[in-house]
Amino acid sequence: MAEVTLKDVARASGCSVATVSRVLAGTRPVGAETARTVREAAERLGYRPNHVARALRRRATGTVGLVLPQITNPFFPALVQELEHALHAAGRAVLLADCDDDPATEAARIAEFLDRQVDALLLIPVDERRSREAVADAARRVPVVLLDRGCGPGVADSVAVDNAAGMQLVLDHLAAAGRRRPWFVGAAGTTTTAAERRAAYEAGAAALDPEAPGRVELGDFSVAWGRAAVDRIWPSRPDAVVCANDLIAVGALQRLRQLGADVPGEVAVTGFDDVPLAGLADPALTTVRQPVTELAAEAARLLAERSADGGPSDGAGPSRAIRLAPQLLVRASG
Amino acid sequence: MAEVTLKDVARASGCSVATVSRVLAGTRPVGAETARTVREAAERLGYRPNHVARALRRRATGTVGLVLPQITNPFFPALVQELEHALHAAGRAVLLADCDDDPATEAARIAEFLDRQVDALLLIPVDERRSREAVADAARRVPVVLLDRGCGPGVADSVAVDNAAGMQLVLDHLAAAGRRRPWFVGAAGTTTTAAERRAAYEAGAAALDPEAPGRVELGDFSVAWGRAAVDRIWPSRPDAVVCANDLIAVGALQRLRQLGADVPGEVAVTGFDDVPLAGLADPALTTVRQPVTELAAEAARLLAERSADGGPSDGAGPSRAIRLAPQLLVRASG
DNA sequence: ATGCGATGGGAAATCGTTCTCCGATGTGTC
DNA sequence: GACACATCGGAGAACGATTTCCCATCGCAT
Repeated sequence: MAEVTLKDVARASGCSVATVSRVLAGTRPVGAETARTVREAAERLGYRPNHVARALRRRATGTVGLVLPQITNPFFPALVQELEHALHAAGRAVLLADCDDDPATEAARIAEFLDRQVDALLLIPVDERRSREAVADAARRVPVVLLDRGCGPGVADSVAVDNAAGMQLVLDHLAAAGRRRPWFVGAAGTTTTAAERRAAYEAGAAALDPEAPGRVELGDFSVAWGRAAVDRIWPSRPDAVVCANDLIAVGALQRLRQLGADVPGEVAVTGFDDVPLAGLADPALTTVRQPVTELAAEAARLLAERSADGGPSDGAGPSRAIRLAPQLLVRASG
Repeated sequence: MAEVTLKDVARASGCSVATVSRVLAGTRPVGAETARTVREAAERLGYRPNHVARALRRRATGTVGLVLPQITNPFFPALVQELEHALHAAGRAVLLADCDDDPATEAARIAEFLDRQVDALLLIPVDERRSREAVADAARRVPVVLLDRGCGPGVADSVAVDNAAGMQLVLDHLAAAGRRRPWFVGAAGTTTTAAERRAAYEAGAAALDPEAPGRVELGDFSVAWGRAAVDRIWPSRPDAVVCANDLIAVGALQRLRQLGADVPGEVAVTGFDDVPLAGLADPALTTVRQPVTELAAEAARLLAERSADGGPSDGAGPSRAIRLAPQLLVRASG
């Protein structure tokens, strides 16, 4: 019942630990007869390799650290699920850290994971600027892949949705629907998602109305802000409220209904991300779907490549920034 | 830049690895002067202890496996967040596994975590019966704490909300509001949450109407089922729809609105769990809040106790089942 | 017969800590 | 002054795997 070790299997099968290791790991050919004996003994004793000892010797834990801003952000659970599956399929276990949207905590958790000898890190940086130093440090030690949000150019490999393209999809759709007085409700933070979506709006909205790029309100990525923003912009009667993410859009939708506005007749509301909540809102939210599965798959692939290249960014080529195409989901809200 | 080890620090500070280990781990008193020198050298070289080697020697990884049915279930992210924080505060890292609501996958992930030498397991079992064997096996090897859902009596320590008390809160509230024709929309699965909530409804509903305990529809814990269930029960015009969780309730709410029902005037709708979605529904959902923070804290506490007692359930006393008091949140839906 | 390469197997070093012995040096007491 | 005793430090054995040497054996060609 205690721990069965290689030594036990060796004793039971009458050969050396070296041989047993070779048979079980298949690292070198071993005589057929011996192999059979060893495998039998291992089976009979219920031998299970000790990953800790293996990690110490191989200098690889088979473990990846996943550090994210806040698991309660409804966009993340689906991403975490896909990542967990993709990494598990690659034989790696996932250490999870939630850093409460705080860059200092984030830096601490990254450092802890490095101390725990993770083979690689998957990061969703809290902030583009304030996360950079910790991320860059980490990238010097192990392969790092940034997800969903960036962290300045060249710091590490990254995978994200093409936010600009997504926003353009929204604007094109609104234009085709004849909307001409959009407002943008975004986030003031310095995450790349906030910045990119806002920049794309400002760049693309002029096609609808020369003055549209100026009609921008910035708060944070929350339902509460969506509600509050509506109170500020509704007096100027927009015919579309373009939100930087679904949470904001849901808040906007709620407040507009309270104010008796007709959505989508009078005003369209759009979101971004396609969180589960979006399809449940009333009216269901027109939004931009992020390719979550592909995001996770690409991240896992990048990680595998970097790991194969033998460690940190120094060995392999320059860092790559992968952008995946978003998809517009037209629903009832606009 | 490579790895600084105890040996390096020993060399640099002119003493033995044993002494360095003692100074840094504080495991035995060491002369003040020596200690200073060692600490200085460690600092100067940027020494970081290798957790893998430590784990091998100490036979403890400082790691806890968290296995849950589906992270995308909206009740779990908040729980995961609290658990992660509580465990981190106790100096333990969290290995995460999502098992796609499949008992076989669950068993496999548990086994993998044991191979990885986790010190303990935190499990939200997929199913009361079909998870039992794997859970019981695991509990024989390391401390196990079951969360939110149970797995049969005596299998392992468990922490959950008092589902019966929660359901009774709902029924009392409905009774006080004069509702007399409730229907229950629950889940047919064999999770303890499904079973306990349903049993509590059947036990308590008779106080509202002798025939109420029979008015029960069972499906699964999903929005879609909530919608479908309304189509089946609306013809008999209940004045309250008691749902086994918030997802069902949100679906019910949606469908009732589509059918032109007046909520809460004509019919009340209640949920269970208080997921973020509940407060965002329209009308906002009356529901039972689970004490998520306390749940996580208790789980962490149990784990710490069991671990202190030195290993699996055999050493310490019988398994404990902790039930926390729920709280009724009366909102607009009933 | 000798040499040579291939093949299968074992002994032992190694990974970086922790921890158990042991020995050496005081310190206090009778 | 001697003996018990605490205190501090070092040497070295674990922990459980992997991996590098090295040796023995065998087949085969010279």
